[in-house]
Amino acid sequence: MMNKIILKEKLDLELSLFSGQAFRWKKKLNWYYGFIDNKFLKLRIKNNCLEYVCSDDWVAQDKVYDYFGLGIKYNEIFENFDDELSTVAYKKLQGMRVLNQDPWECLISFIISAWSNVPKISNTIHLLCQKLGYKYILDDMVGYSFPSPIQITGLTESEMKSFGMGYRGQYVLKTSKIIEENKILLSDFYNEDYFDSLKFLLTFPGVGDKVANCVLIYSLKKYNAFPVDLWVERLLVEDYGLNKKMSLINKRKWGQNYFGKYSGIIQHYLFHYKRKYNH
DNA sequence: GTTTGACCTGGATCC
DNA sequence: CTGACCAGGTCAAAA
Repeated sequence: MMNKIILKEKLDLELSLFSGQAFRWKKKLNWYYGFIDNKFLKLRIKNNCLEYVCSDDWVAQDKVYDYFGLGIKYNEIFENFDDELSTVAYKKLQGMRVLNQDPWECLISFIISAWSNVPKISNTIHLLCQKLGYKYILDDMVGYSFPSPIQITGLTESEMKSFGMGYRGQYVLKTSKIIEENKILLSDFYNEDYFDSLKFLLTFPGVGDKVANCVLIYSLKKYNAFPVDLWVERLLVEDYGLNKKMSLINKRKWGQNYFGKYSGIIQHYLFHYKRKYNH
């Protein structure tokens, strides 16, 4: 059964799903296959509507709506912020949305992402899901749900290495154990402010300032989170005149202060623009 | 508070 | 074809 969501603002699935915030969407014949609410489905844009078809499990419309953050008006954010480069990036990448992913999957994914690259990250996550996840089939595509903390704690370090995690395997294992043993629900942090959430995330092994800020902006709706990776750092130094010597934390704080309440969303546009058009 | 180097690993680049 | 090198960070050590 086909579901439709009428779009009020432009949505570009290619840009939203393949701009380095999510790692396991697959495109086939104009459909994008992947997981929302950890259930397998496919999506496409047609006639100003977002259409989707679920596999075995039904995904409610508001979950899909929320995944793409469709309640946030990007027009207003960028119109109200007078900055040349941001305006250019916005026009060039219009329709790219900052996603609201599952926080648990997001946390593990970005721990794995440390000092790596997108194809490798995707592959590692895929192997992990294939090993432990629930198998879904839709058309001729197969999808595996993202494993729970207790499932991951059942793995050995050598199994982690066989997925290509390298030294990040022990971080993933330890973080899963902490979450499992303390019955932590990351979704509780929807109700906490940015600073408290950040402080808590930093207690997990393998989570530094960059990874924590990724989890906050790409899953926990902290729109002023501001991950400073290599690309954003270059951007701040080359295009905004920051001193290269400034610490990463201070660069992050500068960004949050300069770009404001929605600095995380603006950051994602600038980050992607820098990577794509302006190395 | 900063700076430095080790850390897994697959793939691109350059001899 | 081998080997150093790099890539969307984190952590621990530093007389």
